[in-house]
Amino acid sequence: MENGKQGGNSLADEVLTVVAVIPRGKVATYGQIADLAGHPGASRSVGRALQTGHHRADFPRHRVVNSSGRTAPGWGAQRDLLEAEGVTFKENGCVDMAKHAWSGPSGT
DNA sequence: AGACTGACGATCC
DNA sequence: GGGATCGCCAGTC
Repeated sequence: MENGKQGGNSLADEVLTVVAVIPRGKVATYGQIADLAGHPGASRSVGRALQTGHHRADFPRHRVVNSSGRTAPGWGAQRDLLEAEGVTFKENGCVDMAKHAWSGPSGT
């Protein structure tokens, strides 16, 4: 059951899969990814999974922001990457979640 | 095996 | 609405 999409993957591995399905020009929160990954509440581990688990260079990890729409600290390039995809930022430096909040894999 | 840390979230002021 | 504090989960040392 459970088809062959997964197979005993750890949180980090599923997180990568979830983030990979985020459409361009959209952004998702760590909590949302954690939930989709099957680990609700593990938002903290999600961030670490992306930080330490940077496997692919084409991986859209810059589409992952916190609940405030804030980009990752110490990562100034994230904002530039999102703007390049059409994502707009506010003066306070937060992503316009009101327009770019990802609805999930079912809300494409 | 155990303890600390951390790219967060929610709640309180 | 913004800022600060506590709590939760899993990974890394």
